[in-house]
Amino acid sequence: MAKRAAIAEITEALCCPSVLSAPLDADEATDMAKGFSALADPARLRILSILAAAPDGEVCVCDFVGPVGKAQPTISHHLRILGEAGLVHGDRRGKWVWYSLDRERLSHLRAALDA
Amino acid sequence: MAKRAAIAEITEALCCPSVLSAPLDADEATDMAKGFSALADPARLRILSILAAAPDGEVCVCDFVGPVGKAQPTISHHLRILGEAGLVHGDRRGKWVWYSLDRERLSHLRAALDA
DNA sequence: TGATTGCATCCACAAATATGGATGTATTCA
DNA sequence: TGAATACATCCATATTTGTGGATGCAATCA
Repeated sequence: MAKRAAIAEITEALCCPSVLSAPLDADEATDMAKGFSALADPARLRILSILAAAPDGEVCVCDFVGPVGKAQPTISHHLRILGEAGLVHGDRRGKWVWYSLDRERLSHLRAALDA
Repeated sequence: MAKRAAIAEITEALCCPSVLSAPLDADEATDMAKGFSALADPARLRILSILAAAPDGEVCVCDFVGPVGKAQPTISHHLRILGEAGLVHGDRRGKWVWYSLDRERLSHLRAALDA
C-alpha cells in the first residue's frame, strides 16, 4: 500500500473523514455537507459567536433577538438547525431556555478541513 | 482590558475573524457564511476531496463527471461556486481546463473555526 | 475548413431555505 | 385562576439553490 494511502486510512480510523485525506463517498459527503450547511448562514454564525463569547457559556433565546437582528421565530428556527447539527444544546430552566455551544462538535467540523 | 478580550483582539489582528474569538458583526458573518456555503454541498465536497487526492494536484472537468455522478453543466456550476469562494483555480491548457485546490484558502476557512 | 471534443453559459424547473406574523404551549406571578 | 412572559410551532411568502438539457464558444484534429 502506498504510504499516502496508509496515512489517510489511519487518519480516518482514528477520527473521521476529512476533505483532504481521501476522496469522499456520497454518504460521507452528504453528512459533512449537513454540518457545513449549519454554518452557512450569517445569523447562525452570529449566534455561535455570541455563545462562544458568553461569560458563563449560556445565552437565552431572548438575548439573541436584539444582537442578531432577527425576529424571535427566526432565532428559534436557527437554533433548531444548530441543535440538529449538534452544535448547540438547549436547557429549559423556568421560562427560559438556555443555549450553550458544543465546542467538541465544532472542532469535529474543523477537523473535516484538516490535512 | 480583560485578558480574554485582549487575546481575541490580538488573534484577529494576526489573522482573521473566528467564530470563537468574539461576536461577529453582520459583515464578518456574511463573508464567513459565504465561505461555508461553498462547503455546504456534497458534490462540492467530493470535488475538493478528489482534487486533494490527485497525485499531481490537478484534475480536468471531464474527470469529475463520473466520480461525482453529476452532469457536466452541474460540475461546471459547482466549480464556478468553488472558484468564486477562492477554493479552486482553473487553468486552461488546450481543450482542457485543469482545476487545482487552494489549500491556503481552505485552511483560512478552517481557521474561522479555531479558538 | 469542417468535424469533433471539452467546457461554460443559458434557460427552465423543482426543491430547499430564510423570514416573520399569528398562534399554541409551558411556566411564572399576582 | 387569570394575566403575562418566554419560547416553539404553524403557515404563507419570497428568495436562493441544485439540476441538467440545449446551446455557444474555443481549441484540436482530419
